[in-house]
Amino acid sequence: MNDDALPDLESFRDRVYYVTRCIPEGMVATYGDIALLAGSPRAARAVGQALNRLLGQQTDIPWHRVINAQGRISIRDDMSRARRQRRRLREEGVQMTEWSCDLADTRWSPDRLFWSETPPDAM
DNA sequence: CGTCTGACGCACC
DNA sequence: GGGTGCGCCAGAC
Repeated sequence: MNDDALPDLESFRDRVYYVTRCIPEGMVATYGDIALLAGSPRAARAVGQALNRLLGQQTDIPWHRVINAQGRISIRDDMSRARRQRRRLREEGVQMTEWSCDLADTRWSPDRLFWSETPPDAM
């Protein structure tokens, strides 16, 4: 922990939600980014699981701003969800092709490291 | 406890 | 560019 202002959230899931809420409008982060910032650098899949729980729920968590490391929307078999995510990103001004955006343009760079233990050295 | 499941990531080919 | 395989780990059971 490197920031005394951070709330003491027990579960990884709650830290994922906290970090995700910090992604500014019009920007995106990868599952790996969120995992790192939430304190488990290699738990990208668990990030997906956490965000998946938000489906069908009324939430202020901008889950649509989290995409995969290729800059693509992760779709399984739920096309309507994928389109919803894409629509929300476009509404925020993210330049999307069919299913991807340019991470170089829109990837969020946090100004603090949250629960990250291994800070990205070149940032 | 053990085992399984993924909105993942990366190293390969 | 695409496709496969494998490691990963939190949470559910």
